[in-house]
Amino acid sequence: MNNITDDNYLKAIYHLRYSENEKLVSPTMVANELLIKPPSVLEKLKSLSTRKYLTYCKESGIVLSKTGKEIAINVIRRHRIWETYLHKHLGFNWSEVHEAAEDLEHVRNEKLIDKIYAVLGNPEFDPHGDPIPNKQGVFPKSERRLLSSSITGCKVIVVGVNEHSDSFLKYLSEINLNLNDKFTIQKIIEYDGSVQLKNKKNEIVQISKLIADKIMVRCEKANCECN
Amino acid sequence: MNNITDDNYLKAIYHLRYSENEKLVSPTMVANELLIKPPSVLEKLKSLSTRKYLTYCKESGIVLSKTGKEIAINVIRRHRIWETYLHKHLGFNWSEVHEAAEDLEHVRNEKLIDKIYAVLGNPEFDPHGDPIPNKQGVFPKSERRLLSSSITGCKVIVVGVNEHSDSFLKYLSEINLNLNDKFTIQKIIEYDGSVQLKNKKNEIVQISKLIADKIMVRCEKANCECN
DNA sequence: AATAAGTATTAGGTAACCCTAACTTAAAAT
DNA sequence: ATTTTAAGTTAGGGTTACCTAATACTTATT
Repeated sequence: MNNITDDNYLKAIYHLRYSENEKLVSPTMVANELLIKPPSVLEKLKSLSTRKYLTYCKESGIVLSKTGKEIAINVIRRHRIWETYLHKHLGFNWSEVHEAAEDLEHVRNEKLIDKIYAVLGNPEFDPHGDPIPNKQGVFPKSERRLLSSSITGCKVIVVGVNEHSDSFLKYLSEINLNLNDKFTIQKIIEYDGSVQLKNKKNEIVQISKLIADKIMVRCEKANCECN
Repeated sequence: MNNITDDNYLKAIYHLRYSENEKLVSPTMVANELLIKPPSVLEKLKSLSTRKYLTYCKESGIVLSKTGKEIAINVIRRHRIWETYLHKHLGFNWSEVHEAAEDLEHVRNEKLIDKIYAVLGNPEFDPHGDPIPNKQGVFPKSERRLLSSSITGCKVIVVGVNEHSDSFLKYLSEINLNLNDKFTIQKIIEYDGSVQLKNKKNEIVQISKLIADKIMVRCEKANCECN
């Protein structure tokens, strides 16, 4: 609970670098992520770099050190374990889970997180389909890719989302697209990149590219060309 | 999670006033409770009093307002609910529970606390035997009194402790005195106020007054003179 | 009553985090 | 090439939460 601010900076930097896949993470990007102003970030970077959690120069941007990465992964780990716990054991739904986890992730009691992780049976993915690193900080492997990179005929299973906003998650519920649902790709519309899916009841669902870019799937067909 | 410091001040003041039963709560007492120095307390008191959480003057000391009391009770409530949950649902023992709850009590997610409170079946007492206020902030009634105020022949049930330090709780475990255990008072030694108890296996346990002053019991005998 | 001891209070300082304003550079657009 | 726009940076400010040192009171103690 002590270094909530450090936690949040390192988490934001990790997120930009490894989830958003930015090659170069700049102070302004971190500022936007944390809803603060660049000078505040600059100042904090000095402190984090003297403590060897990262390095920063204009050319390479912000680069997390081994320790910095470990701390960030631990925060993410706690966050996702709590999300899973809230969902599976306390009846929270997909979209309610994030807010509470945002606080709980800062509780550093190791026995507590170990315990709920064990109670859950060491899960590999959280309710949003995001991978949960194990205690050693290793993320589970998976062949997840964007729904938008599908080809006609793929049989996909929804394994995650890349946006966690309320409105987005609610929209998915509305069109009846949920985690672990299976779909067959009916058609990819070249013109705008939107995707037609067929669900188990043979109903057709059409999804814009914007949405398809935020949904992670795994293809069930062996040796499918989509991979 | 926002006002952790406010929480801790209000909790400390509440604790001194209503658990330690101090008639007058002074800045120095609060400083000692929070392991900080008096000037820091003075400063914070100004802020808390302009926000109408308390009043302070030398004559009456620090007095919580209605709102101040409500906040404090809510912190205590969250703390004790978490302690109970950690104990009952996550296998933490008596002495491990406090530390984690110290952080968890600051998570203000109402749905979360309501949920675990419900899962526990709206318990009235935490694993240390301390009363848990209900959602309206009302504490359950109970006829708890100090073990040291027993008289020979009382049949008491251990319902709580007034100290929560590791060493104290460990000592209780060592002499095999646990929450909800039943004892008969064998003898009160006038000279030093120590107490001889007989447990269910007819074993005698002797306890110094110092310890007996920190153990809360309820007498099972109807109309016992001890009350 | 005088001294010692403890409490209350003020003054002034530090560190963490945040800000705006202004300046510098670099990148993009005309 | 020059202007505009955007990003990086420095300077300086505000707030919160802590501190020490010094002063002003009280309350015990002798």
